[in-house]
Amino acid sequence: MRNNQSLEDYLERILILGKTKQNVRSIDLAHDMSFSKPSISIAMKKLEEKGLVVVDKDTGYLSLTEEGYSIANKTYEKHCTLRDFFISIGVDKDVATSDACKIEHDLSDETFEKLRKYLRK
Amino acid sequence: MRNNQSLEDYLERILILGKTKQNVRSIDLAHDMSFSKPSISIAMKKLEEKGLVVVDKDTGYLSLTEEGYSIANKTYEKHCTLRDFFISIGVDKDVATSDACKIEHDLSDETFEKLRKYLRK
DNA sequence: TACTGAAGTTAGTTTATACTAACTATTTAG
DNA sequence: CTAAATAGTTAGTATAAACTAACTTCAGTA
Repeated sequence: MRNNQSLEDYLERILILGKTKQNVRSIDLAHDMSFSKPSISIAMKKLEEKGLVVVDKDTGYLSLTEEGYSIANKTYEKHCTLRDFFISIGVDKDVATSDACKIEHDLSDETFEKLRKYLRK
Repeated sequence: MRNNQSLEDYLERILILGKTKQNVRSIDLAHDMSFSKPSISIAMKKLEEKGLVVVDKDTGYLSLTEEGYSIANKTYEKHCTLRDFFISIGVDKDVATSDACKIEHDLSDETFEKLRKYLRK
């Protein structure tokens, strides 16, 4: 399939959950993303290996490293930009959000920046 | 991964190759898509099972069924619409094409139609 | 103290897509 | 007519990303 799409999703969800929850655990991600506990467990290992996430040994709390945050935030910004653009041209809010969720991973930085500038006008 | 993304790609490439070549064979697809012969062979089997492609027994020539054509054409139109939109907001032509290639599979019909209408203005 | 429930891990499975190596079959060239 | 090249298939492998079943660990409570 596609390049690290799912890993970006995990990072993005950690970021978003962190906006409303004090601490984010694997089980919170599992509930939020409707994935099984083992899927999250294995994904967190991969993300730790890549230096994108830290899992606290004692508490199990997840946190993003600087690089992990950077990826999560960029993905989230792409998501918001796409969603807002779709809504602005008349797409239903739920459809716009769902499309943005899928497309955010494939939008290059260049196209993202051009789209952002375009929307400012 | 993602939903039938690769099968859509095969259909689209058969359609596009057919625009410039009289006949399209598996080996042509392999060269065009930079995939191995077995990958194409297996994909064509799947597409035949799904009733989207017909492989001529004698010649090996590939053709799209009505349904296969419909999917290929819709994907191609999404591709062109996205590419043209990206180019119109200042994205480099190659980047626009590459982004469109990836995103075309995830764009819902609703968003596609709204984007098309928007571009007509 | 012993039971229960919650969180997380391990082992093994599944599906989708790709690959290489090696085969067959057909066509073409000398 | 044989030898080589081309097209396609078969068998087996790899990777990514999900799953279930069953385990461990630990905390709280009756």
